[in-house]
Amino acid sequence: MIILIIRNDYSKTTTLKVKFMTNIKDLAKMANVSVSTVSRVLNNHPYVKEEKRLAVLEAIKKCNYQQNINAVHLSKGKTQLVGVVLPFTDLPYFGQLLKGIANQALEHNYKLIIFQTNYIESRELEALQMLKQKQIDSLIICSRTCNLALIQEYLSYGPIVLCEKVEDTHLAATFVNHYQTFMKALDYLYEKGHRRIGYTLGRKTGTNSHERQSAYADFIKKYQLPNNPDYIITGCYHLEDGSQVVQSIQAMSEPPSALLVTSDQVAAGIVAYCQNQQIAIPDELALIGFDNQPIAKMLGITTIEIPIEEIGKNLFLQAINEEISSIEMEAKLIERGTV
Amino acid sequence: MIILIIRNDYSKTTTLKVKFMTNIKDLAKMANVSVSTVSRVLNNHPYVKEEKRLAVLEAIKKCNYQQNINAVHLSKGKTQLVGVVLPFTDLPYFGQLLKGIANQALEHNYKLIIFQTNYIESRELEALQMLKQKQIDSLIICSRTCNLALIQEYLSYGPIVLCEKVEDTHLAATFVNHYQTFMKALDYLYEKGHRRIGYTLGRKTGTNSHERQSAYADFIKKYQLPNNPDYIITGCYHLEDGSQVVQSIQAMSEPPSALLVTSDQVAAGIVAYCQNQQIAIPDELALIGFDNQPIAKMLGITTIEIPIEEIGKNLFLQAINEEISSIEMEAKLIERGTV
DNA sequence: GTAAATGATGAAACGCGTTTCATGTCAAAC
DNA sequence: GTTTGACATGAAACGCGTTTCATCATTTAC
Repeated sequence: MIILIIRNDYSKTTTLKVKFMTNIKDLAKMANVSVSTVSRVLNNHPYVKEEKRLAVLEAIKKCNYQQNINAVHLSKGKTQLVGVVLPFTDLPYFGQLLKGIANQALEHNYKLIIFQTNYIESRELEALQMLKQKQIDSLIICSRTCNLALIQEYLSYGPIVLCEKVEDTHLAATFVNHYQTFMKALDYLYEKGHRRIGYTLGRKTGTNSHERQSAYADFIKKYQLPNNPDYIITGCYHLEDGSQVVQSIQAMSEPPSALLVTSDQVAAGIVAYCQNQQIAIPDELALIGFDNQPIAKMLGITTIEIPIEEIGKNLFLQAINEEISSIEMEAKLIERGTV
Repeated sequence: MIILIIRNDYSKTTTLKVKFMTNIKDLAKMANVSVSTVSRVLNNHPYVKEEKRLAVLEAIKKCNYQQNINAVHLSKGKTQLVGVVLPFTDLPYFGQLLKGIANQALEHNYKLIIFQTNYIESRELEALQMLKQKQIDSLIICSRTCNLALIQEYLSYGPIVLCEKVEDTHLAATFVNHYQTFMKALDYLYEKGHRRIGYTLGRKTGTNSHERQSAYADFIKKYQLPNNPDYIITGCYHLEDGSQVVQSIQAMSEPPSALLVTSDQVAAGIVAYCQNQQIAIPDELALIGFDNQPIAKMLGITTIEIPIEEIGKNLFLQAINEEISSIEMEAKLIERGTV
């Protein structure tokens, strides 16, 4: 790493900053109108005579006027800023979700503030705090750690949107019914003859994980399958985690014959590692991934398609909407070669 | 998609918002001190008697006071907000870069505003505009479309940091010397016996691409290799683009025997497609990827490691630093099985 | 031809902290 | 005993737009 310090001239700049930035008061004087009129021009209010409007516009151009947006924010009590809480920015799932959100934000002239939490609760708190402080108009929580009751306390400060199924609350949400989806996938594996089925999760906690766990519990009860706690493998987020998963099931006396993997990234990691280890897929190990990411298509992984970008879009729209709604999105099984 | 409108009660909330939010004036009255003193307490200024400090703190607690951060911003002329311009949030490269930036932002108590540009110039303009409007204190441009001269015009409004080699300017930057890196990789392929070497790029324009192109030009001149424009394949960003790449070189009468692929994602796509098509790697086609992403490790792709997170870290630090510096990061060839 | 609606415009209040400046107190210094 | 510096505190200015309200000028309506 070569560091080259070219110069240090912001100090000068700082001094220069003291120079007068023109404000609407100056403009008013220049255009010979009141500040109200200048404000009207800036906000395209209709009640301004063309003559004066032009005078103001000229003044604006003449002195290269730039609205101090912070004053606008203070005055309006709005910032056109939406907060997005998400644990990691480098997981494809969240990257895509963010993309969906960002595209809508752009369209509606909002900007996003990112809170990368790493699932640390205090960072979520910070985001809620910013809502209370009016730095953001609303908040999208893509995945949460703190508890719902706490979130509800902040609801009076602005819309909060979640990405999970919430019941009996005043929270907006867009989500996938993970219970149902998981059950469908499990049934599919059962039909295909699998009786020893395991699954991987990101974290153990979180609504989505709980739903999946309860689907699994109901599933093994339904078919009277043995409950093997080893079959639940947590902490699986990345491609690299795939090899761990395989190693851990290889160590079992009765390894699962099929795995429901809640991330295509991890599923891909598993596929790659199995290829390496000469483990035949699907014969020795069947797989269903999640998200239908490009990598799943590329590797021919059977997966559950989640309309991630669409979810992101909805999340954003809910964030700027007064109406509190709950949107359930469909997930779809994409049959490919790993089952 | 099932949409369920639970309720529409923000209207009420909006009315409620009219209720008095306590401000420092109220606090001052309650604590029987001046607003200055309240402000001092809030900002941990030392010159406040313990007695009054406690009185203020009590008032704060009593009425659940929350600072209006927009007023603070207006007053201070700073927002503790750094803008991040990047073309896509769903490419792993930018996801990792963002992660590096975000981690530092957190540590230094800054928040990030994301500008996803899709390489549309007007969106970069917006970011620059926000710097001018003081909505952000500084700006990190991870990849740019607009020209340098324009950026320089905005330099007086706050630090702007780039992620590319810039010469003779007052811009801070952290970058990889892509000319040198590319040349090293080309030389490596040459040593391994390759004479027909192609390469893929994201976009054709951009400093990094230009540097690579000029390295390539110098390379073929140095070894007197034929210049085949078909060997330059652009528009390669995603995993899925890998198959296209292979198809296009298959269509050539004299296909390259080696490819320098400026993204591990694309390299992975190529590897997968080749496996599918029974094209032997590296015998029929050698590959060097870029970034050393997990997927490259997983698939055993020879690649050039770029310290992306580290770059992100530096970018952020430069963004909040007065000093204008230029940091060149090292890239490193990681030999694996695709050459 | 007059009443009512619509168009235009400015003064002033409002949103809310921060910071400077003037003033005052008290203890240490000489 | 007086000077000096550190500690404390409040008034007022400052940062800067938006919005309400009162007022006046025109039109339109009947």
